[in-house]
Amino acid sequence: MTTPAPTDQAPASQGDWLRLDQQICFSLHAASRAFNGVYRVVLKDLGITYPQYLVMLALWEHGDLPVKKLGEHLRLDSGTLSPLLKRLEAAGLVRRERSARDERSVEVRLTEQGVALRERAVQVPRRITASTGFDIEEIRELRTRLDQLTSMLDAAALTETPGCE
Amino acid sequence: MTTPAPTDQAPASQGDWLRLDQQICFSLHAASRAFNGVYRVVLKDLGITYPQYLVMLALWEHGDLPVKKLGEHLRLDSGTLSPLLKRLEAAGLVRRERSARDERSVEVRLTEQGVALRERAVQVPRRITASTGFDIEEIRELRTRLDQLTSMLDAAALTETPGCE
DNA sequence: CACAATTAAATTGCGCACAACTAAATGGCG
DNA sequence: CGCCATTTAGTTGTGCGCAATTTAATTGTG
Repeated sequence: MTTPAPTDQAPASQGDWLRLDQQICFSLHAASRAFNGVYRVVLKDLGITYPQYLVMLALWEHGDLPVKKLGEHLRLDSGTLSPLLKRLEAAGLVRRERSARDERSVEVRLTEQGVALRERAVQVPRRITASTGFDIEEIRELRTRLDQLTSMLDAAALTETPGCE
Repeated sequence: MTTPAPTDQAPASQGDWLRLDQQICFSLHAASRAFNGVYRVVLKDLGITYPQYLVMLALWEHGDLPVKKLGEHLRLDSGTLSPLLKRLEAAGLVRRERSARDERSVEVRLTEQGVALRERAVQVPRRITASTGFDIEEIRELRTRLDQLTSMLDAAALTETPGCE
């Protein structure tokens, strides 16, 4: 009775909506995990995880950064970064040092090993890109779409926050 | 063409590659988390998480399912599903029953409460869709792209498995 | 100067994802 | 029939993501 049974090109019953929705949210969820899986394989050589790789990319690009700035680049908070950075430190790739100027702040610095790892990481993008089967242009387009989606969703999360309606 | 460097303008140094890579993988990572964040807000009313919502969608659409089938629909293994289903059971939304026919299998069944929750869930897709700011067609296109990406990555993960290169 | 508000990290707690392993039931094959 | 490989769930351990809280340093204000 409440069961869907779409009448031809019917005006989307409630059941249809739930099915459509599953496809949308599920697709992104699955894609993200699939991507993660390929990175896991490729990064195994380097001995780091995918989120750790993102941190290293940020450091290679911008140089030493305080945890705060790192979090802004990656959209991650200290709850996620603190333990992750400890693991990178244990692996000998970074050091964490309290800033002398502002004792609240912790500077994340690449060690020599961390800098050296970059040489072995340069092969990663090509392997990943090859895995997608997409060409540069397709990837660029998808990225643009996703960034657009992210900024929309971030904005929506603010207005949707409980108590703000 | 081992190196698909766009020689026409930017020579794409190794640094450029890493920067590009950061943008690509980061975009997907960020989009996935942003999506998750909006779902977290919207699903708070229903008292379930995003992955739990995916399980409920599968059950609403296909009816009772063994854990195995559920995992195939969602691409999740028992390591993820077992504790998740326990929480759904504790919330009174599903029951888990050993199949009489095959004692290895566990049937996941919707409770009355689980069925009833569907009525309150039908509003979710519209709220999510509104949050994206995309129209139906844009979403469909993005979904297609993501599904394509996922199947490519899944295939690649198999051939990239350690020991296969 | 004293004191409240703000800021930066870290910590705690919960849930998800996944690899690796265990336990139990089933099916096949000699 | 008896034994072994396979199948299905569950368990364990590690790491990520995030909300909420805590601690310490800094800033702002009277």
